[in-house]
Amino acid sequence: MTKTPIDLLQGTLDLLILKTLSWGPAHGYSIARWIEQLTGQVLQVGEGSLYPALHRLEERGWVEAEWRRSENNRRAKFYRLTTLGRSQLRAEAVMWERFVDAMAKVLRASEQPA
Amino acid sequence: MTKTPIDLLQGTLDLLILKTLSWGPAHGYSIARWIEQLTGQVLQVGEGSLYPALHRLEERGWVEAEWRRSENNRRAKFYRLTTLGRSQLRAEAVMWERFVDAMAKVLRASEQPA
DNA sequence: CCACATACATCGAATGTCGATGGGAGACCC
DNA sequence: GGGTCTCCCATCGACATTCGATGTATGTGG
Repeated sequence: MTKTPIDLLQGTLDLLILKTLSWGPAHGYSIARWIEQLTGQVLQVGEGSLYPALHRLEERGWVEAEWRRSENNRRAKFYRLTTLGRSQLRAEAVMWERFVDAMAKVLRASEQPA
Repeated sequence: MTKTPIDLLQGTLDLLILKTLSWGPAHGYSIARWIEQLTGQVLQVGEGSLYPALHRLEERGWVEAEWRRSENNRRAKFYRLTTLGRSQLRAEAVMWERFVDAMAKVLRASEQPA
């Protein structure tokens, strides 16, 4: 039994990609596969979201791209985290944690505030 | 020292509102205050987000509205969770948990998948 | 009577995701 | 050598939602 996938929340894809790239350079297709595999298909990355996101990150200087050959000998654009991208990753990870904490405070509250 | 606020992630406002209303009926203004207070101002609910969201929830039958007088004797629209809204709250809470779990799997992974 | 907090509402801009669609190129089989 | 499969890139329009600015009204307290 496979669990049904969940739509991405706007803004979280950048963080996912940056984190994935922190393990080393990768091309778009494999980034999407990794995320899906790691989450047991709970998160799915459509190509219509992936490539715009990649271009966005490149434009902002958080990743750099280079054409190479994939493991399967196909032409692929490999993305690599820049120094700027690394600090962006840290920043976004912190923001995500803070957001999750804040949500938890509301969701776990049993009574309304005074 | 107050921590800087964080922008809401698209789609989470509905859940926050539904949860807040599960404590009992409330008007828009107080919903926003409660969320901000509970999260220590980390989450802030702008009026330009709040009222469209409230109307959205009403249109979908998840909440019902009624004009009353507020604690300060001002006219205010009190919102109340419907039965449908209550199951929607449960559904969205589950989805949120699943999403957070999935994110954590990626963010806490130390190596790339096989 | 004036200032302030409460309380509602709408608008336009900006952003980002999704599904559909299209193409090209290596691998593999017959 | 032809067909098909998977890989890999890309773009488009539709759609939903948040945000900042702006506007109105009405009690309350100084």
